[in-house]
Amino acid sequence: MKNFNSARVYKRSAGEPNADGSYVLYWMHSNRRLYSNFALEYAVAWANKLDKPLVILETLISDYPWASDRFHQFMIDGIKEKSQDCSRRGVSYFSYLEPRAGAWIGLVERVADDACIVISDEYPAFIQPRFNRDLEKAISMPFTTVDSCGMIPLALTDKAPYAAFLFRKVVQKNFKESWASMPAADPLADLKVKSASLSADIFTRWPQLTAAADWSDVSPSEFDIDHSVGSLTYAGNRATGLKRLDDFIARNLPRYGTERNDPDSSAASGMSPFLHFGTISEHEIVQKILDQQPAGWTADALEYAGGKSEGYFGGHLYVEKYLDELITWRGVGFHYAHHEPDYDKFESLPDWAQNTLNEHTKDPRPVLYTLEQLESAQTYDPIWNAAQRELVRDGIIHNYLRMLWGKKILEWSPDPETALAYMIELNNKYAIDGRDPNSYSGIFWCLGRFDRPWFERPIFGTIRYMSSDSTKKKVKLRNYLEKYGS
DNA sequence: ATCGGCTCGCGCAA
DNA sequence: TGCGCGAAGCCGAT
Repeated sequence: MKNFNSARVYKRSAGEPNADGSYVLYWMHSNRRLYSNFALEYAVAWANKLDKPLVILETLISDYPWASDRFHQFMIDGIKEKSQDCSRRGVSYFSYLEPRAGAWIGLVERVADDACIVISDEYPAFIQPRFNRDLEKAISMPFTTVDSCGMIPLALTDKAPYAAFLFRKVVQKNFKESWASMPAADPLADLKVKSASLSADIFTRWPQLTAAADWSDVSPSEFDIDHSVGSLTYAGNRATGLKRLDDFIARNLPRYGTERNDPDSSAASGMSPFLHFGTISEHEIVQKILDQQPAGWTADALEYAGGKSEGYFGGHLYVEKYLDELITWRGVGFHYAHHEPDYDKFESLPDWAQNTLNEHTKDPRPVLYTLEQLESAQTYDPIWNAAQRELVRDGIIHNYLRMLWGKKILEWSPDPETALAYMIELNNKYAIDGRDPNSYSGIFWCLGRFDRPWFERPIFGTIRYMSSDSTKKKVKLRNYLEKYGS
């Protein structure tokens, strides 16, 4: 991995790999995929260089915040698929589904003890930064995390972007090189030594540790997690995600430029759940989307467009619109969280937004709802209730309505910090793509992040206002309301 | 249907 | 130091 992608590598401890180790360890905790994964590719390269086998260890703990059947099932689906894939290919993949809180403590450190070098996922949000910091402190051998989050390596910005249009300039200045430096589609194809075993004492101490060939089905009901948030109707694996991507491209991508904001049009890609768990990489999606450009299109012709959101990618407008969402808007959230540890705190909002919200905290609020009323979709507003029901039932809110959803919570809460707490709680509890840098972008945009001031009004101050009446006039909602109405 | 005003601050040109 | 400009808006005037 050289030049452009060297910015993806975070050497967390100095020193040479331990030549006496039995294997190279890749601990998979964020980008849960075996394909188009820079961290796995880096681990394979080390294994080959040291002439050692590779051990892949994927963990699913039982007490992460908002743990529920919904998220557990999605990750279990992926682990099952990877077990079968690795079993077929003879790759040494081990999964550990923690049976109860705390049972996993010491596992990764113990597996790392027998390794030459340890590699894991660089990821800027939720519990993963702590995972990496804790392991870094606990082990003495070389530990490296690799950023496979998106097209633009996190290290290519030097601070949290203030606005998307500023990050878009970074995208346009770096896309060509990123496009020329794509990850290997199938890094395991290059692995020389596949078969590795773990010391027997590890299986004795952590009996749930499972080699790929020994996989047997597991139900979320076996874990001490929230069973009130139900599993989704589709599987959280690559087969499902890739099928969904192909269907999106074949049926909806051409309408994406014009109809993406209409809930009735279902022109959205539906990729965010698979992006969130790393099941499918941003790179793979970019590749398939650019395959749709007109014959003769080439990245060689791309030129910096001053950060303008149209006119950079050329070809189809709908390709450009979709890639702006995927690369610029997804990326700005990742880069923001990477540079701003308080990405989930009210105090991270720009000064103008905090000031204007604070100036209006004493404004009369004609309608107030409790978290319980919001959660059970008991407001006077049928559009908002429908969005909330979509969130609870299907684990997602349509990309336009989720903004209205957040704006109304601000309007109906006693103060902006409570509104923020309600949004985070509801989104992270129910959204399959929640607890993600990009999901925090959506929530905080409702409070001014990446946005600019607008006409001043009660409660909102100069935060951009949105209303259900305008939404009704602007987008097509009839079928959506029918589907998610009470 | 379209348009201007509302309002702020970053980054860059000068 | 000045200036252009920006995710999805709103409202009222024309």
